[in-house]
Amino acid sequence: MAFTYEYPHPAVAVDIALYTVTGELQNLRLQVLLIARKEKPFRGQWALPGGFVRIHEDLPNAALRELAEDTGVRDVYLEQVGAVGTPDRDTRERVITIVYVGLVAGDKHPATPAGSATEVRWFDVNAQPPLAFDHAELLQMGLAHLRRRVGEAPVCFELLPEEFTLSELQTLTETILGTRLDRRNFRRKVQELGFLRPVRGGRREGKHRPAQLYRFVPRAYPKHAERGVPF
Amino acid sequence: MAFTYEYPHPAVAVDIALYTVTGELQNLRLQVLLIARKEKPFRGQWALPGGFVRIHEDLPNAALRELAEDTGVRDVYLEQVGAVGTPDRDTRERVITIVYVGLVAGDKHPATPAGSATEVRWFDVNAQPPLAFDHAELLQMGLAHLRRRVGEAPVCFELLPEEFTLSELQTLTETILGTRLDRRNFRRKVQELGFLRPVRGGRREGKHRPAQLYRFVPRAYPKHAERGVPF
DNA sequence: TCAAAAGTGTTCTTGATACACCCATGC
DNA sequence: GCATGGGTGTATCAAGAACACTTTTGA
Repeated sequence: MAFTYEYPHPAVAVDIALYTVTGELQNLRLQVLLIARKEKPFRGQWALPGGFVRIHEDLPNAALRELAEDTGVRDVYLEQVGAVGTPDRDTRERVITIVYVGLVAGDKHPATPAGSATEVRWFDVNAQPPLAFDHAELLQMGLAHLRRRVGEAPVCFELLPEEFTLSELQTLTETILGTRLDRRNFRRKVQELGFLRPVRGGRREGKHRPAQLYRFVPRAYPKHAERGVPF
Repeated sequence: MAFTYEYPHPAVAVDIALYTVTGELQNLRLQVLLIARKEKPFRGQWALPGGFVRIHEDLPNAALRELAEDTGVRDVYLEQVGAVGTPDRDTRERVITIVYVGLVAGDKHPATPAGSATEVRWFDVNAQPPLAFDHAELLQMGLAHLRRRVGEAPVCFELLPEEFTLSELQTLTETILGTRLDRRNFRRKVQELGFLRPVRGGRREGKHRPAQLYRFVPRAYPKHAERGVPF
């Protein structure tokens, strides 16, 4: 089957920079989900999951679908970062891509290769392999967007179990931002946001003093109504 | 001539929300440049200037070209706002559009209809006609982007003559933001930004007390290196 | 002398930062 | 009893918001 047009059309793709945080609590690492490409060009190279937008499909849905097809990861919250359309960024034909970014708990969303991927892996953002196309740039755009959002309101709903301690939330945030934060300031700020409710009697037992457990209460506070609560 | 693909391709367009400020100093109005459409669909209706991206053309260039073709306005600074691709937003075929926003002095950039426009006019943002497609939404996106940027650094290089008074800059900024600003706070803030240099001996004569004239000195100050100076 | 816009400082509040000690528990 | 992480309050600073009077000019 073929599709003809009176004038040439670019292809439109979505690419998804999906981030997670993994590792021991004392050694968390920010990682991004990459796929090994099954097809030319750049066959075998690592790239962002993504692919072409279907003709009757909304952009956000295309991003979700492509992510799911390539990696098996579904039901995630994505935000649009922007469009990139440098003419020669793809060697096959003109491809304009819309970049989306997301943040998930890797263990809640196990990744298995499919679609245009022969392999799927989480890579430390500081230790990326060479990437296909201009995906290194796209990834930087995504990371900048993510950090901006998490900096505004350091509440990462996706990444924690239902009940978590403030220290867990803090180290997580620090990992995403790539900076250390003052503990007291962090706790004050995050409590003022009003999204947390302490769990009565809930304490996390550890080798040492137990910590209070909290839950997210994603109420729509005026401050954040504008952009919604990030991730 | 026809162009054939193995799978269907959406069309990709750019739409430009170009704003200006006009009127008497005591009655400035924020306006947006609209065109009357020459072709179906929505023939005769008002719409944002814009059109399809050429196959070997970068997105920013497409935006500049389409703006120039439809309205005659060229050499403006545009920023990307984002991509919109709701499947049925265009009745002809699937069209994904990338929205750009800009801010110019209307009198430096006279607009004359051409290309896909039979007419070009500046409309008050508070008194828009019904718009074709989803352009009312696109326009809102553009306006929000513009206001965010001008709020960060209220320095509108484009809109003023080479020499201008602080009051002029302020009323201009107020018009764009749609709010009133405190005069003393405004003057302090804008002077701290470091982009202004007083003109020695330059005074604007009026019916009343003459005002000091300033010029923009768009030096790259660290605070604004990140996003550049807005407009 | 009056009308109209230009010009100017200080106070207050808020949010961000920096910083140090005691507490509860497991070992 | 000590090592480990949990928990807390205050002082400082910077940025933003609120606010009123004097100055200069033309009419």
